[in-house]
Amino acid sequence: MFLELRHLRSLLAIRETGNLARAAERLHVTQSALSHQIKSLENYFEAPLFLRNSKPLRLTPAGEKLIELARQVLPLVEGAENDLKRVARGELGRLHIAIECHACFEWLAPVLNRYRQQWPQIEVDIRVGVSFEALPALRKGEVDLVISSDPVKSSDLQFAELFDYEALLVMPADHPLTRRKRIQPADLAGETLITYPVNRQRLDVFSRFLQPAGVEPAAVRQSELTSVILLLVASGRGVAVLPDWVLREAEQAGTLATRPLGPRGLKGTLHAAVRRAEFDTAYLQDFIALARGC
Amino acid sequence: MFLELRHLRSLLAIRETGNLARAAERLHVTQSALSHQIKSLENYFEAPLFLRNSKPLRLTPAGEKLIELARQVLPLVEGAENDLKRVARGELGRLHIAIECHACFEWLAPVLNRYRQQWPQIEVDIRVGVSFEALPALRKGEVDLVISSDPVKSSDLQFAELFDYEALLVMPADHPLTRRKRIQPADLAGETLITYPVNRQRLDVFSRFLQPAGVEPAAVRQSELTSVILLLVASGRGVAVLPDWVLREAEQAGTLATRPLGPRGLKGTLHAAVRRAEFDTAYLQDFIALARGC
DNA sequence: TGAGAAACATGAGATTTACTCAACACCGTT
DNA sequence: AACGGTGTTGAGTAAATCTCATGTTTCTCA
Repeated sequence: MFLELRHLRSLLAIRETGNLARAAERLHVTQSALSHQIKSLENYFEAPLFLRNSKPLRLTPAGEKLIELARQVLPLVEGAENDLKRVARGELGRLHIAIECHACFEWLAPVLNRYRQQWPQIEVDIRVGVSFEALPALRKGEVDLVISSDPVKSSDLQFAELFDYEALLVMPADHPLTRRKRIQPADLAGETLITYPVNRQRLDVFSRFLQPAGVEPAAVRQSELTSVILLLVASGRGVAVLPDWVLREAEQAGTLATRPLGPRGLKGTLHAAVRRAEFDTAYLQDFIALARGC
Repeated sequence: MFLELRHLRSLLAIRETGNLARAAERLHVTQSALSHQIKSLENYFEAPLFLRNSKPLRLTPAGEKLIELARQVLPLVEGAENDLKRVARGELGRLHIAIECHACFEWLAPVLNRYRQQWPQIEVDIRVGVSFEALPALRKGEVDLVISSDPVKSSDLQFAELFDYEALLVMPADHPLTRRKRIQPADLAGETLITYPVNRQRLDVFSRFLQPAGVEPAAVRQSELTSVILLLVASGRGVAVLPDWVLREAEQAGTLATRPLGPRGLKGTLHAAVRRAEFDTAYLQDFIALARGC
């Protein structure tokens, strides 16, 4: 392993100009440098690469082999270099997003549709975080952006606020609790609560509302899909607690009613986490801007 | 254009071992060297290639692009290097033969058939020299070996003797001239002479036999193919002068007779000319040996 | 055929590049 | 808090690759 791209570039220039002097000029080196270079190659391979007694300079079979290699390899290298420059300028990249909350998918999907139009060269993907820890995955480079509602201090990660949300109780429009302006934990003691199928710790309604008050709902039912949860609620099978962005359209239809939870509402702020080194990248910033504008 | 194969080899080693220290060991350099190398790459491309806070070391999209390049390029390079080593050892090569005399084809064809079995990796080809000068073509690398009957001194070409031959008059077995033991120029004055369609200067029968004696045959007829010439002679359309190797089999059939020309016979020696630098190559020497043994 | 031009080769010295060494910083363990 | 493992950094050194000056070869044209 001695051959370097420099050699291939020289060889190709010599081949194309048909003489050392012109090739040297093109490569911005002296003719002597090229001569030495070729000699060292011939030395290494123990075979002449050019027929010296011929004008224009002609290749031996060994030389032809190297030219062939150069013709295959150099365009690939140039292509890759261009790609890399574009990566550096943020025109090319990967945006694998991890979401930990199922409901986020509801606002993320339309945002990504618009995003894809603006950044067709960015490879976009979503991973719903059930089986893996989002922040470690971000550190390891498995994903490039994490949607999270609790930012943490970290030297290598950076969080950006997206928007505030409020978790609301959703129930049929004719449900008895619609008479209350605000819901108290005890109000849910007699209800069937429909949730996403994840650990209770990760559901605000338990960790921040029911558990502090020591209240347990009459029953808990689970469903993966937001639309199914809404359907179950609408048909009177139970109540659910969902973020407001999910409910805006559903409420307008008139079949469902929503109420805030607790005296000040169950509020939070969504954040996007990215690796600090990449924070300023154009295509990441643009995703964040789009997510905020929603 | 800054990237070198060295970088790709390093990157691949790092990727495969998952850490700088082990990669350095594999490449027989210090870990520090690798660190510097990567840093200079990241500097050049203005983009990080690795995520530092991860074990095993993980690539950024930019790094992935380079690894992809390495995976494409390095095998090609290695393949070419192997080929070149084989070219140097003479296991791989090209043998384009130029022949100036049509009749040479008769002995060359069977020689090449055997040769191809011994050297399947050598690309063999024959060019009958009508429209080009054989020795300049050899110097320029258009052909690799020239069959010639008159060796010349040259600093860059080397001639090797193959075998002696004698040009003989060939005629029908019942031709009046068969009564002569040897043929004199004047004997051909009344005959139709059948030759290959080339300049008279290049036909021994003219340049070395008839012209010195100032004799012109009654008629001259031309044919490309040795077998056609023999057919014409056998059917009494004329006589021909051909090298002995062509006539050995034909004579045995009994329909043709041959006689030497002039007091000492029209003799010569065939030579193989190659570029001096390649003279010692195994596959060329073996061709010469095969040609002699014929 | 021989003088001159053009083109490649060569050797020595300079420059640049890449490497090693040694000290340091960081992280995760124990 | 100390330690092992790992990557980073800066300075100094070694090696490679260049340039410059000159030599050699080849080709051209009178």
